[in-house]
Amino acid sequence: MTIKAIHTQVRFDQLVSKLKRLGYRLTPQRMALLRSLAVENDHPSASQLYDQLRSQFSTTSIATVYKTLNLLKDLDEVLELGFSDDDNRYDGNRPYPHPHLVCIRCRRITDPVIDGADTLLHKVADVSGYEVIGHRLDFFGLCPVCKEHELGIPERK
Amino acid sequence: MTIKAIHTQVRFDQLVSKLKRLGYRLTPQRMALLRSLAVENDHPSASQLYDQLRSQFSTTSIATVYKTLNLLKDLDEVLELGFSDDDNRYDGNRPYPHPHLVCIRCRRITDPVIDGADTLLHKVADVSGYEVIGHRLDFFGLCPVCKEHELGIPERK
DNA sequence: GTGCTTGCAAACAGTTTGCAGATAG
DNA sequence: CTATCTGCAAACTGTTTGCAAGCAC
Repeated sequence: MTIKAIHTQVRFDQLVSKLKRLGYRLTPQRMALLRSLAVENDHPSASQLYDQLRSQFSTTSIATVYKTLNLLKDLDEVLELGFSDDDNRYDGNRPYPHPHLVCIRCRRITDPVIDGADTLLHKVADVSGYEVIGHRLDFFGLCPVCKEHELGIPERK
Repeated sequence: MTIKAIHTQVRFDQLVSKLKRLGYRLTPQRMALLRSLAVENDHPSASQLYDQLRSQFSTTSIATVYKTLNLLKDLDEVLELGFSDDDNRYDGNRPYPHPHLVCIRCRRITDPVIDGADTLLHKVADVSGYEVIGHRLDFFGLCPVCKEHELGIPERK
């Protein structure tokens, strides 16, 4: 079992316990969705989650996906990354504001390992007099794979 | 004439020259919209711009507003700030990525005067191997005025 | 006069909501 | 048993598009 698989299992268990503790019902659809969300390093869209769910429950609906995502959002267990010109994306692993890297070609979203965001945060609060409660730091560009493609190297799948 | 008013005039002239130079038609509706966009330190929504336009041209339509905004966006003369759960906002004065402060209570958007964003940008590029092309740095919180209100002064709806 | 622009209405896409029937606890 | 959850369809919202008429150049 890989480290990644262990992380997924731990996160899944966390989510299940929290819902159980708060008295929410653990329907099969919810369990499956929690499992998809617990997969590490992924930032799926609602419709990607819907597709995954539908492979197990052929009659499920996108409304169920959204209702569960909104529940988890309210419980601070999922971070929603809204995009006005694209599907929103969901992070079930780090449900607190943090920087994201968005590839404008393949739309993959990753979490860069950087510090310095908090420094900037405090600087903004100091300078502006705002009480800063949240933030959204997105960097757009070409991921290493797509950068190669743009240079003329043929696409690999 | 205030410094602010001078800035607005200069920016308005810039926009008009660019459209003229590129052969776009300077209709009265466009001129009025350019004037609204050139107002400094403002981040209006399409419908706010529409309201302003309608006070001069009672039969104008929101489609005209969007068409002109998209034209200016393509010419890199307007920065669009998309919000998945709210109207998009437009910055006609600094049409390049820069940090924003968003008040979650009154929805006012301002430009904080900070440095350090570029440092973070280069750090992200170095660490990730991405070719970073753009960014979006938003800080959410309570502006000084709304912070006071939250401290006990009753909210008005 | 030419063809870009406007203004209206309809289309569009992602998300949310209402409700009747199903089901977890 | 019963309150919550599901699944369907309709509603909703901000933005875009198609097209006929208007008007800048």
